[in-house]
Amino acid sequence: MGIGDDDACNTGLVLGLGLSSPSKPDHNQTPRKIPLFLKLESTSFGDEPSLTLGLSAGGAATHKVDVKAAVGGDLYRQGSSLSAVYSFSSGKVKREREVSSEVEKNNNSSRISDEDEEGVNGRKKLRLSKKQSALLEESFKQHSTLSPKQKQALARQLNLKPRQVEVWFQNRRARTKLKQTEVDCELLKKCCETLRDENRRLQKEIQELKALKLAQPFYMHMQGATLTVCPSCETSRGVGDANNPYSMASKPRHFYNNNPFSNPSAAC
DNA sequence: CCCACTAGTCGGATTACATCA
DNA sequence: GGTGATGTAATCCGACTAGTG
Repeated sequence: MGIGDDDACNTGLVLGLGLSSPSKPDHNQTPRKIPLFLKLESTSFGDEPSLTLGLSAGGAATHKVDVKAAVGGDLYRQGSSLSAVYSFSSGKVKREREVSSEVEKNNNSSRISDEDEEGVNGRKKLRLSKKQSALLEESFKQHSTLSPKQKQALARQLNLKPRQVEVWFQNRRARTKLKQTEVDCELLKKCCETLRDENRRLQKEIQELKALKLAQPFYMHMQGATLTVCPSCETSRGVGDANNPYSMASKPRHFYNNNPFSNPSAAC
């Protein structure tokens, strides 16, 4: 049958997200694009859609995000909560660490003061000063990746180790990407909403057309009858939902037969 | 030119610490 | 003061690239 089928509602939509960094580093690093895909699934008409977020290559993992639930949604935590999926790698990683009973916190002044402290006992949480953070942010705005020279210079300027600068930039990039993903997710949810509305509207239109067909079997089956689009509908076509790229038609078009009994204006 | 090796860097996942409500 | 949530520095790991012999 075609238009009435449930298949019409079964919208599998796959949107690719080019998550490559907008400001590509200017140094020799070759851009590496992580093939991320977001799959928009709506199993049946009226169902809550779901977004599937995953890696298209390698197939390592896919995260299914319940659109309804995840909106206020904390994808970051969501990822964390899925840690079980990845935990195969973390088990072996876990190292026994001697928790030093060493007491005094070094109140930020520690910075990198003592080079040898690191690596001996458990890691110490460094807290960057506001000034340091601001400078790093400023630098990040200029380029999201650093060349070795820039890294060295920045580290000197901030009185940090180059490795710390490097780590900061890595984490910063990760956060940026995460935020972008969240924004994209929001966008897709809106898109999904629009499509669902459109789907509802089209379903309704189908029902109306079916009803119309039942009501007027004679005209529809007249021998030699040709279908013509009502002029008023024809002119309105494409006018409506200009800003909705998913809209198939702005309003239902009416057809009438070329016979003296049907009046286009009456049909509309 | 091709191959193997190494060093450097990255992203992703995760851990662990600090801070705040 | 204890606790859970959150932010973030640090770590681990695998992948990739460039350089070198």
